[in-house]
Parts: sequence; C-alpha cells; structure tokens
Amino acid sequence: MTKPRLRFAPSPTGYLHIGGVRTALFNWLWARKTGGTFILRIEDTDRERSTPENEAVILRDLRWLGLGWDEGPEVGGEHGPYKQTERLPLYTEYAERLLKSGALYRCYCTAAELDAQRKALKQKDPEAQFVYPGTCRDRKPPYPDSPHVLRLRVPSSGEVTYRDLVFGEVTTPNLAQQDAVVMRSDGIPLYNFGAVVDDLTMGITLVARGRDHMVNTPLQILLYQALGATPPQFAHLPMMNGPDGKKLSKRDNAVAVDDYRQQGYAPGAVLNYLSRFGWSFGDEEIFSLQDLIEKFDWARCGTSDGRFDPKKFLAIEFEHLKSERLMPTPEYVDGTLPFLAKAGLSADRASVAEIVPGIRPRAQTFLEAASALDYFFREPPNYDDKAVKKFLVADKAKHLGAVRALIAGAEDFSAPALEARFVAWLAEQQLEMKDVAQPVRVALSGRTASPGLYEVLAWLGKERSLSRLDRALTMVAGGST
RNA sequence: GUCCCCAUCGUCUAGCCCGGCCCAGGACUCAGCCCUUUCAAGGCUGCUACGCGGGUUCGAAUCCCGCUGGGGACGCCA
Repeated sequence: MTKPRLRFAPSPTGYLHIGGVRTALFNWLWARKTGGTFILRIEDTDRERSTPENEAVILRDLRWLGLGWDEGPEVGGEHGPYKQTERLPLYTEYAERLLKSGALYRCYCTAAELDAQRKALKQKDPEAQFVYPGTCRDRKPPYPDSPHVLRLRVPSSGEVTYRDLVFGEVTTPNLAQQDAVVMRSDGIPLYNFGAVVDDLTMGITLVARGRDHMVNTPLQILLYQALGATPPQFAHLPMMNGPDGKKLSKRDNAVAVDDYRQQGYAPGAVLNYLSRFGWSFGDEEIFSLQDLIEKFDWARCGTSDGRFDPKKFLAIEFEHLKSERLMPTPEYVDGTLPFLAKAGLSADRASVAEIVPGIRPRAQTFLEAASALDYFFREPPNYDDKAVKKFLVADKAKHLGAVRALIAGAEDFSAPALEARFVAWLAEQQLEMKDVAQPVRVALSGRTASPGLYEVLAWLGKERSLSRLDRALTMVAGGST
C-alpha cells in the first residue's frame, strides 16, 4: 500500500481556532503514524475575507503547536504552489476540460437576477428554499460573449455513495443536489472546485475534515467522476462547538489558539485536549504527542458533536505541567522563561530548573509558573498587603527574631539540614511549626502561600534569606502598635 | 421545507459493531473527609446519565422500527 498523503487546508479568513487545530492534528497524526505526507494548503479564494496577516498567524500557530508540514507554504514541495490564488491557471485548465466534456456548462444568470428570484420566492413562502431552476442548463451555442459562471451538470437521477472512515457508508441522492456554481465569473474557483482540483493534483489520498463539509462530499465526488479520477478516501470529524453548544466562530477570540499560547498553555497539552475530542482510547486521556502518534486511529473516532470545555482543557494542561514525563524540566524552563521575562525578571536556567520540582504541583500554566517563581528572582519581593498586615505584626511574628538567629547559625543550608535544625529547635522551645511558619513565609516570599519553607530557604540561599528576614523584622517593628 | 448526520452523568467519554461480566466504568466540575508549616499536589468518599415509545429475545445501553430532540447544508463563503 502506498503512503497516504493528507492535507490541512485552512482559509485565512480568521485566526486559527482550536476546532481547526483538531482537524490539523488528526491529519498530522495519521501522516506521522503511517509515514505519509502532511500537506498544508492555503485556500484563499475568498478574496474579500482572506488576509496575509491571518495566513501568517496560521503558520505561526501551527509551528508553535509542533504540527509541521512536509509540503506547503515556506517549505515548498513538488506539488506547489500551495496557495490557491497562485494556482489559478490550473483551475481554468480543468474547467475547460470539463466544459468540453459537457460536465460543466456556462450560466449567464447574474447574481442580481438570482438574488431577485430568491427574494421573490421567500416573499411568497418564507419556508421555501430557492433552487437554481436550470435556466442555462440546456442553452445551446453560440454562447453570448458576456460574463458567466460555470455550473456542474448534476445527473438528474442516481446517487453518490462513499465509505466514510468514521461515519461509515453515506448515500446521497443526486436529486438533492443542485447545479452548483463551480467557477465564478471572474475565473476564480469556488471552494468545491478548488479543493477537488488541488486534492487531485496534489495526490491527496485521504481527506479528513470537519463534518460541516460532509454535505460537500457528494458534489466533490461527482466532480472527480467527471474528471475520470478516483476520489480520495474521506474521514469526517464531528463538530466541536463552543461551551454554549453553538458553533465555534473564527472571530471568537475565546477559542483562538494564540490566546492559549499567551495564557501559558503548553503545546502538548493543547494537542492532548484536542485529541480527546471525537477520539478516545479506552479510559486513557493523558497522552504525549508520541503516544498519540502510536495510538491514533480513525476507527476510534466518534460520530457525535461535542462542546469545548475550558475547565477540562485547563485540567489537561495542568496534568502536563505536573508530569516530568510529559514535560521534562528543560522544556518546563523553556516554557516559563518568556513569562518571567515578560514580568521583567531575569532568571538563569539553572536556578529555575532547581525550583521547578517545587512549583510543578502549584502552577497550572507557564504563566502561573512564572508567578510562582517571581519572588525568587525579584529583590525585594513584592509584598502582598494582606499578608503583611496579617502576619508581619508584633504578636504574630514574636518568634521571627529567634527564627532569624536559628537560620543565621545554620552551616548546612540544604532543605533536609534546615528541617533537622528546625525540628530540634522547635522541640526545645516546645513549639510547633505552625506556630512560627506563616510570618516566616511572608518574610521570605511576601505571600501566604508557597512551597515548603525549608525548600524556599534553600533555594533562596542563606544570604538572601537573612536579608529578607531582617527586612521583615523592621517591618514588624515599624508597623507594630 | 429538502438532503445528510448525531443521541450514555452538567461536560469529554468507555461500553454498542460481535446482546448477558453494566441496577453502566473513567475523567473534568462540584461537595466532604484524610494528609499537612501555608497553598497546592496526593489519597478516599459522595452527587449526577443509557431521550421517549414500540418491537426482537430467556435477556438490550447494546439489534430493528417509529417519535422527539440536536447539529450541518441548501451562497458567484469555505
């Protein structure tokens, strides 16, 4: 069996949203799993709405996610160009072929005329659906030299059946189709024609796309047949709706991939969440990209639509940040550094790497990780007002001076050594850790919540710990009543 | 309206193809408990689902039919 060739063909009419990424991911996974080819094609025939900016964003976001393409924009390939507006002559050539064979015919009805007919019908019966009446279907030459579109002559009987890799056999009667426009009057192809010509000439063997395209498939198959070509295989994916159950909109920023990147989500986590949408592998739900490549299969894809759930998404993201397997420390550091920089902090990789184990269970995103790291790299730390008012006051902090002395006398500043020293001292004083911990914590971190104190002390080091303790002591003295 | 598709906890889903092990399992969310120097993490417990009605069968979440509900499409958008 020959290696499959798959494609992701977004139109740059908006930002890349997570629904689109799910489609890209499944195509990509199958290509990687089978040793096939993943192609990126830009479908920019809607000149009104397509922009170079959107196109750039799509490429950037796909790369960020790690969904690189084997052929496509910027990387080239044997079947280029990979942008539809650069393939116009090809569509013309194929259209002429089909015109000659009679599969396509010229239609001189103008958009205005059709709109008027549509409107008139709606007026008579709002429920009715306008269907192109076939006005030009049997027009004989000579043809007028005026603007015209090209329509597909859909057989008036018969049906189209194909075997969908996820939905199974789907049959649609030709009668339900109308003679769809395939080429605009300006010579630019419509989606259904452009996609077919491109998939054919790019040697695509499997078309996997959203279920919203399912209705286009019979028409496209008719086009392949008219071309004398064998249609590719098809796999449609159930729809991914918004949390409200409504269709995801490209202009809905809440689901833009870039949003999640800026919120500090890890690419692997994004892909993991998306992979479980319309696909499952028993009860397992945490996967690395490598796991997915091994386990993905069309047969395990579901058929019913679902809703995007931000809470579950966050939970999966957190699972990735907690796991050394899914997110090795060096990658964790790489993910966090930009957010530290954004907070105006300069931190060296080695120091961050040392603290990472301590903050893993405390940060759901890289953004939160940077926040949890903040006071290790900010001198002096930011003090939380409430924390200071509550704990750096005379009566709560009465042991702070003694703790300072205890720490000052420590020779071994490792966490275990500090713990031993504290335990002994606490016993001697007949105190418990909870009697002294919070003021020390606020003194050290400026906050009421942090990793264990012994770790915090060790990471901060003796010198900085003492200086923070001293600063806190003066705050207590100054603020006491 | 016409064509296509779908239907298990609030959400993502396992189970369905090849009926019994399912008075339905996992996860998220929520509530509670344990652990505990704080916050997390972790452990445990709990709430909540086979849309409805008919069949077939000794037996149906699983097979068949109908109904209802939802979605997609019906553009010189993709």
